[in-house]
Amino acid sequence: MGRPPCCDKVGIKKGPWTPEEDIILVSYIRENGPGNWRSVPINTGLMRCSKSCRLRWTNYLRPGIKRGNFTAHEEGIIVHLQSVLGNRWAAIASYLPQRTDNDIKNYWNTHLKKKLLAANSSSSSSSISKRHAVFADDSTTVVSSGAASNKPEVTQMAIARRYPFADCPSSYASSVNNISKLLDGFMMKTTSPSPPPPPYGDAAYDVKPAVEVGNPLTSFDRMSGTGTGDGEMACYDVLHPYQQQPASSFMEHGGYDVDESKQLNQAPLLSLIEDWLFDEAAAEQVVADLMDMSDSCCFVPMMF
DNA sequence: AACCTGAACAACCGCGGTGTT
DNA sequence: AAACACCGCGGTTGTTCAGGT
Repeated sequence: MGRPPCCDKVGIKKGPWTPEEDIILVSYIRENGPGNWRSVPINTGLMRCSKSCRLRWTNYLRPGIKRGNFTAHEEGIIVHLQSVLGNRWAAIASYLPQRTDNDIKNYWNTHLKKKLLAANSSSSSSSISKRHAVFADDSTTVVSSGAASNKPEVTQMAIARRYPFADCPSSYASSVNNISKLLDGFMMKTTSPSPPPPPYGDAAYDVKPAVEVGNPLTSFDRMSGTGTGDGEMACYDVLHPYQQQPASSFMEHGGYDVDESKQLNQAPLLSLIEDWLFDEAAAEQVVADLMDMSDSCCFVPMMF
């Protein structure tokens, strides 16, 4: 009757992942690909439940994740999509391919919600475009609390303190960065026995907008001020050796398993949303267009 | 210097939908 | 068809650290 249990709850380790565990998990997924999470702790010997393995991979270890420092553009997208979709973080994350739903959710709860409250309390207007102006008031990276964003130099100093590894804004990422050193060359040495996983989470994968699917690492705004030319992703060039492969390599190995026709349909969808985000006058028309696309496209906000 | 408070974020928990037997 | 487990999502909690007192 039914499947066997996914994992024995007894002896399951909890809490932060160690670099060693990350190495084991990344190595296993490199060999076997993501998915079939039930088998991961069994085959790797990790004392983690399958759920924890999936979460660790999806939210932290998988390639293509951009961490820290949300840009004003990203904030604008999140704010607007949240207003449209509600707290459907996975759906929102589908429009920010480099961000995880968990990241967006955390960012919303710790930054944006407060900003919105502050903005709403200081303004009687509830206009979307007005709210948007709060978040997209400049083109630079928005990094911290509303108060801090008013003093970017102070904010940067605070970040420098919190994230001594300049290109890796997470202190934990710093430790994971050490993993990358251990893994240095690991991915490249192999002959790609299995295609690299998609740059997105497994969830709702078939509804991803597939922005710049040929090179997900170039999607949206680059982080500024790293001096690498590739912004923050430089950190992940090391952390996620998948990313060292050119985009063409991804596609040669099966790409991201995104139906080509969906890609063709999804790109204009994102353009519409971007138009909507930054063109108040077009907002109503864009919403109508989105609705029109609902029959032929993947993902459409339905909560109007 | 020690303690307190709040911010930030990683990870866990519980639930619902879906797939498998 | 029913029972059960898997998977993914959203809410919540726990931990760490910086800044203030």
